Amino acid sequence: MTTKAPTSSAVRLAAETWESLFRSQVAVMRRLQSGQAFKKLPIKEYDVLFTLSRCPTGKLRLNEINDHVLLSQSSLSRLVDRLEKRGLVERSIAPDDGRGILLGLTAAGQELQKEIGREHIRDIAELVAPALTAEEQRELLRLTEKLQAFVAHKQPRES
Amino acid sequence: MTTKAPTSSAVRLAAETWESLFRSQVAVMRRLQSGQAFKKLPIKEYDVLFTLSRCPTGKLRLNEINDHVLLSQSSLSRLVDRLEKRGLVERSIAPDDGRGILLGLTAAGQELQKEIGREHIRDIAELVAPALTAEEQRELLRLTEKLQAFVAHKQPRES
DNA sequence: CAGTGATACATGCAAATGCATCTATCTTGG
DNA sequence: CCAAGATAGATGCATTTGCATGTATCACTG
Repeated sequence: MTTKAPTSSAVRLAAETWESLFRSQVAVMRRLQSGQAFKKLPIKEYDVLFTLSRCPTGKLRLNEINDHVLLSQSSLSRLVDRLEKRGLVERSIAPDDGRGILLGLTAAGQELQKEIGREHIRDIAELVAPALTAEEQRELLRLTEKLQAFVAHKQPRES
Repeated sequence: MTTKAPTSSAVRLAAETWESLFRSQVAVMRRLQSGQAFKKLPIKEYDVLFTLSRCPTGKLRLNEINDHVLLSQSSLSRLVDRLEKRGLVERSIAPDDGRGILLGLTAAGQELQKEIGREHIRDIAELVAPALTAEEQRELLRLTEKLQAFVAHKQPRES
């Protein structure tokens, strides 16, 4: 056994922290997704284009994308169908795994991502930058990265 | 004019901060909603019960609940339909405004909220407490509260 | 290297969601 | 007090989502 029994106050602190993180995300997301930029493309679909644009190789496996997004596997599959039908992404078979699908942006997809991205980043800055000092933002960035790293590496549950 | 032109690095910092906050929320939420507790009730529906349980008066207006949740007004209306059909909440007309609906938990709703809540808070603690020190959690709590407060009070956009 | 189970993605179908719109109530200006 | 506009919530309908399952490929075992 390596786990310690958590005290009641530790449990409460964790719960309050998560609650606040969650509500702040809801509040910010609500504003962002009502932005003018997302009349052209829903924010979830944009997020896939964005994720692809960040990737050095330009292509990602569907299951990798799925880790970044709060969608079921089947929903992502169909979301990609829509993007493909609009000519924004292309599917190709993963060279090292015949079951896998690599997704890449088309030229039109890159174009639209950049276009929406410019508006989106402006909205983000307008919302976040005046709310916290630069120092506070750096700390928030650090803490959320640390949290994310822990959650990503933790076993899904052994009970 | 009271707004300053943001520097490019300030914009980038804000964007990275938001990105990290968002992804960490996705990672944690993904784990939480796969928890055993949410076989009984989807997490979004639980969230409404939880929100009602936290309220001192025990009743909230639908539009107040809507601010806490990332759902359209119509989706919340139907989510409440489902909760009502299961006998977990009760609608009543707001005494001070004939258009408004007050929502309150039934006994069964309180019961189920507590039951799920017990499991849920354990999952949260298991995920968040070991990821960050108590000090870090307090700081994350403070920063997300500050962000949320700013976003809530900011005008929806004047451009 | 055949057989068994796991993994990656797609698809049928029922349920949930959002947009547009509707009704009812409230608020305000004359 | 009435008319015009605003606001709260409900509802029709098309789209999106998730669950269960299907198909194809991979990994492992003997």
